[in-house]
Amino acid sequence: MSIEVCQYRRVSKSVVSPGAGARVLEVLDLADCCSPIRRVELDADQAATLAEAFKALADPVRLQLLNLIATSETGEACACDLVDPVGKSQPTVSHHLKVLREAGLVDADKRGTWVWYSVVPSRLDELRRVLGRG
Amino acid sequence: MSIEVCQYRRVSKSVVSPGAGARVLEVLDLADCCSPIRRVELDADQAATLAEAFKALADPVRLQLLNLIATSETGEACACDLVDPVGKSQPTVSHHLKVLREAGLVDADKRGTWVWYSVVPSRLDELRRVLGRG
DNA sequence: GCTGTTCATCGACGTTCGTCGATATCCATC
DNA sequence: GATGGATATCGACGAACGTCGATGAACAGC
Repeated sequence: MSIEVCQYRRVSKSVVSPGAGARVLEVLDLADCCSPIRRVELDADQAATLAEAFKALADPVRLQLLNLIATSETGEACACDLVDPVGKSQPTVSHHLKVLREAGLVDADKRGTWVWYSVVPSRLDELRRVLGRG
Repeated sequence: MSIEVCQYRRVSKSVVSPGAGARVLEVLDLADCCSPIRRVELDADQAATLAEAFKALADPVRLQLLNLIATSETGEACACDLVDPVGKSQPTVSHHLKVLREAGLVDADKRGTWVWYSVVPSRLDELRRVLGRG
């Protein structure tokens, strides 16, 4: 009996480079869901979707990337400035940034040659709410 | 320059069955740490420890277990009542409960033949704080 | 002490994941 | 349109993870 349970579904789109050659990524949609896990029943499907979201946070490199982007002066960071600080190869960093994008935790904006990443505060807030007491 | 960064270290102990045959588990200690990831710099070691914590949440079965325990009438649940709802074998459930214990997310209390699990609210609150704006 | 029950551990298997070198794609500039 | 730089994708490899059957350890009741 959980009146507030709703569907955790994949519907949102994350569009990188709105101009020509736009890439579209499916991201997890937790909007108007995110019932606090401590208060509302959770079925297997919802648990699977939520687990995917937390999986994006379950890697030290991704946490560092998220931190670097969030704590940057302007609120966004060029991908080119993210490779050295985490001490991984460029393909590895690119891979992790993609995971973060698919999880809806960051947005990517391509400007000319460079890609600028910014965090999506609402997504982090949603995950916080899931961990809350409701 | 982050004055509030502190050590994420392994020191806390989780004691199951305080009586004879007590088992001791090392758990991640995030106490007086947990600087908000969006505000304070994060080094590689801290990121690794935090990632371990989120890894515990990054599995659907563990999320269901956490949910079942947290939403139970009394705030605790017998392990024997957790196997059927998640649809996994008893060894698998036992494994996941151990992961949750090592992450400090649940406590285990052995009473006679049965083991009763309860959530550790403060641990979930700490993780919420890490995701917060500070 | 034997039996049945509950829970944890072990060993093995298949899958997923993080990583990197090589390569492809996109773009600005000359 | 050729060149060089920035980023994404591909393919492969090893490590970590989820799962389960079999087994072990702890305990209650007869």
